[in-house]
Amino acid sequence: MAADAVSLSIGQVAERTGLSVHTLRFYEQEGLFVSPIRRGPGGRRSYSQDDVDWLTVCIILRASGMPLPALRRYAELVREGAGNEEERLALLREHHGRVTDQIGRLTQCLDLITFKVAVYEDLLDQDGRAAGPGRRSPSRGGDDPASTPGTSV
Amino acid sequence: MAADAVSLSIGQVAERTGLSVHTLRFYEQEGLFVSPIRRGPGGRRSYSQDDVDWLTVCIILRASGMPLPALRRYAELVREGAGNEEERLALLREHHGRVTDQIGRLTQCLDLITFKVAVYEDLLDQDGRAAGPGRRSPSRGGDDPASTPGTSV
DNA sequence: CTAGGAGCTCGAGTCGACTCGAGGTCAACC
DNA sequence: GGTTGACCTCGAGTCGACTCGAGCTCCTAG
Repeated sequence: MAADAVSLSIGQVAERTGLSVHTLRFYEQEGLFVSPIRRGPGGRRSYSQDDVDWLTVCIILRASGMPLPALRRYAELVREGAGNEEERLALLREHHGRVTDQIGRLTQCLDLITFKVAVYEDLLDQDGRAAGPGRRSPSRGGDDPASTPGTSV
Repeated sequence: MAADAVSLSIGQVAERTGLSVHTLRFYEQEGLFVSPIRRGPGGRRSYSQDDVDWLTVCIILRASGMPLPALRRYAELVREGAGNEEERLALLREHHGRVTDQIGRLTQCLDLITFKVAVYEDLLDQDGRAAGPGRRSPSRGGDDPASTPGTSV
């Protein structure tokens, strides 16, 4: 309704997406855009608001680890128009699964890290309390005190 | 208490860590181990249980995105022995922050993906209900129906 | 009229983290 | 005594995703 056919230069798009102009050209050549980027006088790229919106989606998908080939495929499907929604859905669902898994994995890792941080905090806490500034507890074998918790990993 | 000084070959370690023998040698040369790997007859590597435990930690830190240089630094600190616990803690805390951020970011991304999946599910659901197997809704401009939700991102 | 700034193309370079291959040693088995 | 099979070293190759640079075209301002 509003926004009368904005036309942005590559520099402006770079500025508002946070991508570099290099990356924008690179993405174009990788076929990540749904519609070909129009060219203004002198062959300069001229982006529409739709292009920027699409880029925003791309950025989010990339940030969640979707590889460029998948992104390209998704762009292709959208470009082809209606009729392939199942495939788009499948692609998105697969990515959804991956991201969910990744969050799960990271959360598990975080547990270990949190545990180790706690161990070191305790250790330093005791140290600071028992003796002045100095070192202590040679431990058994030069290993780190915050080794794996009893519960497996 | 138990486990009388196990000594594992590189192949065995590869098997139980899931890393390749190539990667194990590579990690060693990158200085990721706390103590130098001992060599058996014929110059063959012989890993202790401690080495494997340490590797397990490394794998988790790597899986959560810690770069090799940071891992090397951590190994160095542990190798140096007691006295640098503050630095180890700082390193772990920093990584903890990164992982937390990453999980946050992924969770946000997941929201968009979930939204898009829902849009396509609805769309296909309606389609299947309204017409038989066939295509519909040319939408405005060849764009995808699941564009960004009203709420920013 | 020239200097600066934004764009353009095309090809090459970088970075992190592996991954592979060639060529060699050694012990065990048939 | 020949053939596996697991191991060794060292250097090179790969992959994904940018990132950079050289050399060029425009346009605008001083």
